[in-house]
Amino acid sequence: MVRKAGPTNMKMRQEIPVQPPEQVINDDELMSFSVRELNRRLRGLPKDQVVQLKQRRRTLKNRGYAANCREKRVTQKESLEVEQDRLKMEVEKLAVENARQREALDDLHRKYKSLLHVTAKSGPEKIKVLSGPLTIADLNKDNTIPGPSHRQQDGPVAGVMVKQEIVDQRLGD
Amino acid sequence: MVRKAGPTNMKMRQEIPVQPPEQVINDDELMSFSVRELNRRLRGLPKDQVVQLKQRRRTLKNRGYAANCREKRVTQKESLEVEQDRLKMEVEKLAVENARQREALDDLHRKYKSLLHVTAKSGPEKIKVLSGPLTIADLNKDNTIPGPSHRQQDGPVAGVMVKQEIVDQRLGD
DNA sequence: GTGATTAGTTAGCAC
DNA sequence: GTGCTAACTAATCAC
Repeated sequence: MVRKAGPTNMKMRQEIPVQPPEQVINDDELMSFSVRELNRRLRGLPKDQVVQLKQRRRTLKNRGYAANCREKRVTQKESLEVEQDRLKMEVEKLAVENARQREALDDLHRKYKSLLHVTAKSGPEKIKVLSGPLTIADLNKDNTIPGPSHRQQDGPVAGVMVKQEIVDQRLGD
Repeated sequence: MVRKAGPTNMKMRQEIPVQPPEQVINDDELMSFSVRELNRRLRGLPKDQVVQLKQRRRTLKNRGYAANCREKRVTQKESLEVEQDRLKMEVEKLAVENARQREALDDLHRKYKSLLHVTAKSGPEKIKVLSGPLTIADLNKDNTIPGPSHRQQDGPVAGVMVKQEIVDQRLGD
């Protein structure tokens, strides 16, 4: 996986040629052969050399595991960061949308109230004709829209502020 | 920092006592003294032993740096995860708030439309008296609220859906 | 035996 | 010299 060829000029441990070139088996083979295959090749060699080769096999494999482990670590970190960015954009988008809705709501609320004034003067008894059972009294005692507080409860969100002065503004009556 | 005392029974390299107990200077001192202080203690020792001690000092310090580096890595990862959770909650909160506002807007819009019907029948010429210059024609050609599309453009958000059928529902006219 | 992970070591860069 | 980090080695754990 690592240790391939070419002057990598990366910071990397110096490869010390532990084994002379005419070794019975090279590192790639030593690392990749199955145990059965390996034993076949090693048959007849002095015991201590076999032990030494097995240990080298283990070391070579460990080298790969370690590289794998590092790779995994950075990959996971990158995933976290990507997700992070996605979430930040999501929050920003929703906050903007929220502010827009808030404004639209205030706007409509104001218009509704105006209209209600006109209606009240020309004939308030007709209000009950249709679905919304709202009266001037309802609007005056409740200047906000049903639902939870629209104000920030734990500070401004993602740099977007809601224009709240509009809501509190009274019509001239 | 590590290597203190007691059977840690953690997986950890075996501590090989490189230096006999009656060393000229112990590891803690070797590592923590300033260069000047260290040189004072080392005065008069054979050159190669000084070199060797300096190298050991470097190694000991590197051990600390490595631990530091790992610590930093996990800390940063944890920070990322905490921030992740915070953002997820934020998104959820905003999405819920969005849905609520959407509903409130639809609701008010419906009521406004109803009221407008009543007003139109009893005396539409009075509508111009107050700020909102809306007419029945305005409402009929424009069934939505000013602002961007309220529908999800890239899929549902954080498991919260907006009831949209209410918006498209027509009053009986 | 294999694979993963942790702590320690070494090389190499940057200051 | 100091501090940091990538790659490596060895120990240790779980399977």
